[in-house]
Amino acid sequence: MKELSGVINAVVAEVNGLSLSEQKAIVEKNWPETQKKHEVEEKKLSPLPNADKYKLITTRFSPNPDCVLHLGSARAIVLSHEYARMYNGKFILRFEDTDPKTKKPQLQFYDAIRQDLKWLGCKVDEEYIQSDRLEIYYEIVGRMVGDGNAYVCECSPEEFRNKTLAKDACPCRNIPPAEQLERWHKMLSGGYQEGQAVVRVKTELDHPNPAIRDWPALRIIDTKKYPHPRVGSKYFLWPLYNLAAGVDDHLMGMTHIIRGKEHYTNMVRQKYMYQHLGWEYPEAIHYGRLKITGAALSKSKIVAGIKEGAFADFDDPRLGTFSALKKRGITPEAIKKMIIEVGTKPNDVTLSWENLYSHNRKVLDASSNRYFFVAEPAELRVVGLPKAFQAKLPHHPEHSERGFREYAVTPSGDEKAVSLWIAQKDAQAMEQGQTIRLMELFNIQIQNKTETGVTAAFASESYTDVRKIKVQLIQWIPKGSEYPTEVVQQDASVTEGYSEVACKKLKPDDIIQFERYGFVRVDEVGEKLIAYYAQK
RNA sequence: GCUCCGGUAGUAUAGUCCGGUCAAGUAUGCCGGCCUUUCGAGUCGGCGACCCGGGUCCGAAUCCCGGCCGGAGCACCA
Repeated sequence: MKELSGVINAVVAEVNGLSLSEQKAIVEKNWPETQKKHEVEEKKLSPLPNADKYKLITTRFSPNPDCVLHLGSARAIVLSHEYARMYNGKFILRFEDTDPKTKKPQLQFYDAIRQDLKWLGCKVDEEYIQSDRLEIYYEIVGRMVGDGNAYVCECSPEEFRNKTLAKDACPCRNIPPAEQLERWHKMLSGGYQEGQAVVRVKTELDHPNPAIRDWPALRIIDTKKYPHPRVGSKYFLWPLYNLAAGVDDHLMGMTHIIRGKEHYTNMVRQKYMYQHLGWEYPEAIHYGRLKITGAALSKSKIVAGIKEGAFADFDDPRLGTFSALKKRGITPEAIKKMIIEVGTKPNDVTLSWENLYSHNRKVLDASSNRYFFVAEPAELRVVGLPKAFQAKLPHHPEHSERGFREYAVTPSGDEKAVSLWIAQKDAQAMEQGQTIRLMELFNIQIQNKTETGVTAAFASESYTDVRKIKVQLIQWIPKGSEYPTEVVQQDASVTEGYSEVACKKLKPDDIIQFERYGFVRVDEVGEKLIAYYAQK
């Protein structure tokens, strides 16, 4: 056994001694058949139930425009959109803005939601707004009332509740359709005030779940008092969720409904309506809630926090809104991959940021150019430079074709000295006598450390000299060519520092990596560079 | 309380329908080696899980029963 492990270790050491490309070349030459397997298999969505039953797979995302979108909605959006694409189907955006009173929509959010979807890369094939479709719901209700499948109920909520809890019909239920139609016309013409009547869809009265029994489909809202942001006071009869969503899902040809499990009983309710109307209910998938550790994801908390001033705006980095994630440099690709990985299970999931970051890092590591940034700058004075140096810093360690930036480091004075900025954190970690390498420049030996900075002596130029002894490599910025920079952290605090002058050429929305610091998204390039911290 | 769901490593997921190939796969995380002018990436190795108790069976993560834990719904909200 010992002999064997000795041999194994020797072989492993030998292979590890080769560069990656050498290793690849050997494998390709000797065992070409193994290469295919190395392609990382992307996690895919499981097939949709009964997909072959439908000729055009149609899904939808149907938000209430009463807030911006956030990570909590990501499951509905990404899954619905991805499935539509996977089957060459259709993805519909439907605004469910039928509550002008308690979940009042706001005009600004219709467009904010469209923007969020666009950013996510979820292309909408068709868009509908329910507040434009009220007449359609009235027509369906009229049909159901006439058929005796729905009725106008004048009972108070309490009265009705007592009856159904006992599995009894309320007094309105058995009134013949002709008379019900009269009530319905009275309702349509404004003969009832808010709260005086409601339309109910008939179900089995003895359904085991009392919440299903004769559910309400349409109610009256005093829109003089509570005008709708889009249609004002034009309508006073507003459909409830199950009427509006149920009717639209059929009329819009929905084949697969993907929504949170809080809607499970709504499916049961709507199936009664579908039966009354002779429609076939689509396939429904109910997934669980998605949380992310530490982020405020509930609409009410987001809205309240902004109102109270706890958060600056909807894109405050502490929030889980898409606009905040965007501002922080989280890519839509990372979000999509994460959601696809999580899939459609009905379990609640609590994602950790690490999970999102790892997906994001894969995207960012390849795309982001590298720059130097020193947080909370300290001065480093190096004496005894034998000559002037020209540092050539690659924009990306694996992509030399992206070019370089160059900085001159020229000694001056009797001491042949030069002053540089380094990060406070690095300065503090230094000890007298220690050798440090300034990346792509030269090696120094620390002489003296004070409150205000560090003095060091030029040691040598060659990197290979110090590589073996694994000295600390740090980033630096020539004094006099610094670019004042603020990095907004994830908790909205601000870190001051200097980035290199090359950063002046960056543009807003560029995502870069500050070496040994982390990925940041460029927000403003002006007198100062303002960047948002994304992740390590 | 009532009506539904669900419980696989720190997190997420595969496997559960149709019991054996699962002493449980993958990703991420953590630890270590190698590589690398970033504390990044890459690469190699390691750590770590079937909620509990019964039953059926030659055999259970998978089927049955009971318990425990978690979630959702019980609005004239969506």
